[in-house]
Amino acid sequence: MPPFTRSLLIAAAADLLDAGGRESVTLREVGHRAGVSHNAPYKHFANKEALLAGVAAEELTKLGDALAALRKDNLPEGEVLRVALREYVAWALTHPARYRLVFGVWSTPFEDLAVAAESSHSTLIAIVEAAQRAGQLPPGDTERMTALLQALIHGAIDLTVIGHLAIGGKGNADADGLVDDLLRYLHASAAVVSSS
Amino acid sequence: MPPFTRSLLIAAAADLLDAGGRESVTLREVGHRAGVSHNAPYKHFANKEALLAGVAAEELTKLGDALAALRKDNLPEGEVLRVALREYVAWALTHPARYRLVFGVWSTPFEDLAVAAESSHSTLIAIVEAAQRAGQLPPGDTERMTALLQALIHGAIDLTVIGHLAIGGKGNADADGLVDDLLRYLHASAAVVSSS
DNA sequence: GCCAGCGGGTTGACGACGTCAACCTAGCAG
DNA sequence: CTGCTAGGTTGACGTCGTCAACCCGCTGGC
Repeated sequence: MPPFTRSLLIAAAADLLDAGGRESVTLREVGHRAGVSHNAPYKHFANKEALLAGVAAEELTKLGDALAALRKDNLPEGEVLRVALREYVAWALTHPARYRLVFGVWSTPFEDLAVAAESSHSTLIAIVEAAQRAGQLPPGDTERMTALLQALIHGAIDLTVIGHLAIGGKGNADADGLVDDLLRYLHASAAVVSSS
Repeated sequence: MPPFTRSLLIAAAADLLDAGGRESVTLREVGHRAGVSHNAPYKHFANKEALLAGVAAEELTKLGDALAALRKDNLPEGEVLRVALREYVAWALTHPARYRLVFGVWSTPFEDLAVAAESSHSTLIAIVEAAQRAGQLPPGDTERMTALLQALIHGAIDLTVIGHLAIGGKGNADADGLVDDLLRYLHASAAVVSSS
């Protein structure tokens, strides 16, 4: 497809986001970078927040697709989860501002964003279920287990981005290390805890 | 102390934060609510972000004090951790906007905020260490264990605030439930995993 | 072949906001 | 008494999101 203005606007917004965080995304500069006037964005998005939601939806879709692709990579079943979580972490730490946008607060629901979230979420659930079957995780309510993992991952990433977790610090906890810790504990308890 | 303007400004900012999130805190309205002019805040804070950092520091200090007070409450040693985590969660869900401010991104370091963070963090470490001694948690690197718990808690709270975790939903995962799940898994593996 | 409608673009305006500069004044130090 | 300073004021400026009005080129029905 030719460079539709809409995609140019989203790309420009993502660039500004990477360069200076959410605060430095201005509709006028987005328009300018896309080669249009300061009001052109309103022909494609209802307002600034809707543009940002568009960026978030695109990012989330890319992430979901990457996770889904992993499942076809014929890895050993027990390893898919670990690789997926590491991929997730790596993506987030590469584009912290985009990550924080995706997991930001929206004043109204945005349909495309909800769709992308639902899709990537169900992919994650499938991966967790496979890990449970492979004995990497304790059995039991898969949704609940997924939520546990998501919370841990999100927390580790967010704290790292904020600077409360020193990533790559020598003896310090970094996001990847925490993922490993959690998986180790859960793997150990897989043998002990009944589905309760 | 009499109502120093500085505290009035912080209180007004916190109110606006609760009412409409970070976006709806404006220096002009903060000044107005504190009964001063739209430029008076600049006599107490370098800029808007510094005012917000002041709010965050105060909130974090209150949280740290509450956690520290818990330790004197002669609870059974193994229970302090669970109660502390629940208190933490309850505080966050009562004032989501303040919570998101505290764990937000700052463009420059703010000394009072760093001090408050350091203090509450060391309180948490002490609580975790006690839980390890009481056998509620696996032994091993206490700082790492603290980071694991913090990440889980932060993630659970944040996802709840965003709306990705249905709090109080019937069969659904809520923040308190996730805390219990994690503690159960860790407790189980306390007997199995060596300090590795 | 014409014309209405419309998707997508423009310019210009407006009010709110963060911030800066200049000024004012009460209280204290010497 | 004098002068400094902490804390407050007013007024201005540039930037931002948003709205309104206008405009142009395409397309589909007649």
